[in-house]
Amino acid sequence: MEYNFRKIENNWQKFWAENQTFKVEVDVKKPKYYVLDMFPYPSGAGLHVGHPLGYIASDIVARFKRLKGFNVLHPMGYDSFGLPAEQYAIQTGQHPAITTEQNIQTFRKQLDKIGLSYDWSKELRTSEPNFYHWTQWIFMQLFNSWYNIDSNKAEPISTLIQKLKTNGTKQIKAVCDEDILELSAQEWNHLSEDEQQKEILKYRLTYLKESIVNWCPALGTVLANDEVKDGFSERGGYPVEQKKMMQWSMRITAYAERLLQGLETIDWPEPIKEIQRNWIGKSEGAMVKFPVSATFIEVFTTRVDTIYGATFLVLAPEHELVAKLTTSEQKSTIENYIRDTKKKSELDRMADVKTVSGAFTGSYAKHPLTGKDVPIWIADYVLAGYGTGAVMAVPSGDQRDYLFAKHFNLPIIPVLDSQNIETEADTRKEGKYINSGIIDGLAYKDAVAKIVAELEKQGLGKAKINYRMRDAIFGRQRYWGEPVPVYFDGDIPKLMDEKELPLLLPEIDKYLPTETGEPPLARAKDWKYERSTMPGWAGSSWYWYRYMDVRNNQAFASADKIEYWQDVDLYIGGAEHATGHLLYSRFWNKFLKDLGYVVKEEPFKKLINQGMIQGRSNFVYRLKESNTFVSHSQKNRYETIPLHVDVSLVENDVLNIELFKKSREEYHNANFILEENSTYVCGWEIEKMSKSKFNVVNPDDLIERYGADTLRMYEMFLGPLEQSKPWNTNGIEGVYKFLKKFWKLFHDEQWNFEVSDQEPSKAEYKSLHKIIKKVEEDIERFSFNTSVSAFMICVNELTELKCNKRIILEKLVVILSPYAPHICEELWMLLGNEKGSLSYVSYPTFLSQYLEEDEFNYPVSVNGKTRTNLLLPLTLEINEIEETVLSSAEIKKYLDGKSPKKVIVVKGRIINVVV
RNA sequence: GCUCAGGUGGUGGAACUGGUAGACACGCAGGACUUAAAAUCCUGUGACCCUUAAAGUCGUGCGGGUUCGAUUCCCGCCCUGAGUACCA
Repeated sequence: MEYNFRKIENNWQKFWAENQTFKVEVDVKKPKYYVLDMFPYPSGAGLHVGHPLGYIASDIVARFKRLKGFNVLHPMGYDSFGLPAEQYAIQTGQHPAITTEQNIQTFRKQLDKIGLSYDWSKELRTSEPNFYHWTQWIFMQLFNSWYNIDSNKAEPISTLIQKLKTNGTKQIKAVCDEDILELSAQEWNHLSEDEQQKEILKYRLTYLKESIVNWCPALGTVLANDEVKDGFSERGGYPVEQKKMMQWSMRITAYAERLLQGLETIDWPEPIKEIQRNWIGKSEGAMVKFPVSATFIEVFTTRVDTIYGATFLVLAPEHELVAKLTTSEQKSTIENYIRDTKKKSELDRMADVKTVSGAFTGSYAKHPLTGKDVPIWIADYVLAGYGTGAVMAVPSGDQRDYLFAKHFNLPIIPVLDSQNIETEADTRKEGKYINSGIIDGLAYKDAVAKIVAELEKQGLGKAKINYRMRDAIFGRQRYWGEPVPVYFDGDIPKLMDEKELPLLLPEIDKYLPTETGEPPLARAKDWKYERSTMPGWAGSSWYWYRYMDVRNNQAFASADKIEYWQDVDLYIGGAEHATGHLLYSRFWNKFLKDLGYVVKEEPFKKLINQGMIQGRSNFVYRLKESNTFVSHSQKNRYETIPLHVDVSLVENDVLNIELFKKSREEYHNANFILEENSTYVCGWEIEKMSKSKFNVVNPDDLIERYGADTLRMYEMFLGPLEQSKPWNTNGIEGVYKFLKKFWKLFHDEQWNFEVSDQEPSKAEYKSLHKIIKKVEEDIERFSFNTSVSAFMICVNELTELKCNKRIILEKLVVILSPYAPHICEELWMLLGNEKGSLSYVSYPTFLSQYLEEDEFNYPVSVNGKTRTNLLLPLTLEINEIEETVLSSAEIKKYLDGKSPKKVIVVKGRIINVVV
């Protein structure tokens, strides 16, 4: 049989599905390996050629690890709650569950054609009750926990209540709201039940609080910080405004330090770690209190050493003390300024960084160390949301303060003898302090310590670590999400009974918010629970555990399964989840670890971000006001208009003129100005893949034409996995030819399968062992593209040798099978092996003897380093050298001051000298 | 502005710890087979010099440095992409 990929691939895909070849169970005799893809949101558009990139890579690793004797968990599911299905429901009235189900069907069909080795018995969907049952359950655990700073972990809320009862708040160190009451045990015990509950709410890891949120009126919901980009919603691009609302939040800030430290222990791409570090935004500094009349203005600073240079204070316009501090003379100035600031949108404010603006309140604070009067200003460069919303301005040491001082003519005091502040602030920490009271003459480190000690002594400040990260908002005013398992007793939120989970999403008649602006759940009949639902990231923050034990009704996964599978060894997905999913998942994982439900501190040991696949659009050039099209190289001679042309009408940038004419009525009678070789060459450009640009390449079409094995190998061949690159189908023929060649090598003229039982020659063994070694090394470092090249070289070599030895094919099929599983299974069967056994044979080890005889592998020592295949430019007489190993001393000796030329050293011998 | 990633033929990309740069593939040119096409196979293909061959010269964004030797290491600059942005 000729290489009939259609027949081969259909048969094997059917076989794998019917026999559940890739179903996996706990097997303590084997080491485990967990390969996971970020599960997709099933959108209606279906897959384009960029989506399977990561799936193919993870599938290669999964298949490879199976061959290496690992028990491999490689599942797939759907993140099926989300906005698009709900927007569609609002427009059409179709229930989101139906839309979602249809989309999943399409998705699955497309995935199946690629021949991925998923264990589909473990498929999950976040929108299914038996899944969100456990999302709700985890929510309850968070609600029932508090973060104890002393033990540095989350603990059940009962331990907090015990402490309150016996000692009051005195010995409690918790990450909690700022407005907790300081109570003795006696005072606590005298509080009413409601008052106690209100107080406890301030400690819970998921809590209800009035807070400033990102409100998106167009979507009718609040958004998390990572869902807002430049003041607009990430999905849809609608404007977002700040609004005060009662909202569910997750106390992720309790884990800030652990989330930061954990990054050091995991094998993730450096850019992702960097994004998370920035997002967490740790800065070490000090809190300083500036007394003003009866109260204090508290500021956070990272440069407490420059405190003697603080010549004024600046508050954010929204700061709560502004009204109180404004004197009657300054009242109108301040009010005008606040009004102007409010008018400016987020975007204006960001664009307008250069303009210095601000207003004087008329009040003065006392400098905590000198006691001098310090004027208090307000300005919009100070943000209400960071630190305390107030800064001590040190114009000599901070550029923004410097500009502000220059603009409003405020004093600038240098604090270090090395400072140069002629034209700008000097932020360096070198030199000795001047004009600085108790730290005059000291250097940076000592100065910081001394200032902090002094401030602490006076009760006017202390060292403090500040994080930029905020608690995560956990409510959405939407329908298509997990219901929050909470009801209200008066205004006290209470958990429903765990035994009654899951709390099912109720049916409603319309998916819009109510006329009074209530969330859609307010439309549900007899709904006595919380009306907002959980955000999109709830289900995805723990789903990898559910795959371990997807049908468990007693727990999110059983303890022994978690004990066996532990964590994800390899996680592949896009970099766009850096501050969302990947951070929340780490947070929930740490929480579950604290409560003893899971065993690992970090959920994803190794992470790989596959690059984005961009589109490659093709263009034709139409002569102005005519129906004539000019080929690419000729277009500059004429006045032309570039038009997008469907990439399916173009091959290797050459337009198929016949198809083009047929593609549209208006092109029927088109004329063409061609290249010299009578072809029409199209122009091209890299753009986002989209329907309107006619550049979407569908994997189904490619599979139909070349087969899944070719698609798989070609996607890998395209370039390094992590690199973003434009899709270009031009090279796919090369991979297709490779597979045909491979097939042909082991078939005779009449396409009968034919192998020789002779012992392979040395050259044949060498070829084989080179590829075994190469592929193994490449997969370990995720360099799939070079492996594909190596396969091509191998088959070229074997073709040259006319090698159709059984022994070679047996090994080759195993090595190639992770990349091109269908063709390999077929050949494996033709070799007389049991059908389907290929997935579980063991990976061949390469025999080093055949490689060591490689002429290029003889080591030569130069400059103390061992080299192979040396090329040394030296002036030498051939007969002067007989050594097989050259030392640097010998080289120097032979050099003898003469100008160097080339000597080629192979096998440790000088084989060629260029004088 | 800051941080990170990257810059190699006509194209995608190789070169793993410094050791014959351009593997492999596409494209292109020429050839074989064929009535023809497809398919397949063979040869050539960084640039310059040159009638040809041999040889030579230049070549990994630009300028310098270390080294016997640099795409790789160091310093400075330019460009592209990503992230982030008044974070005190």
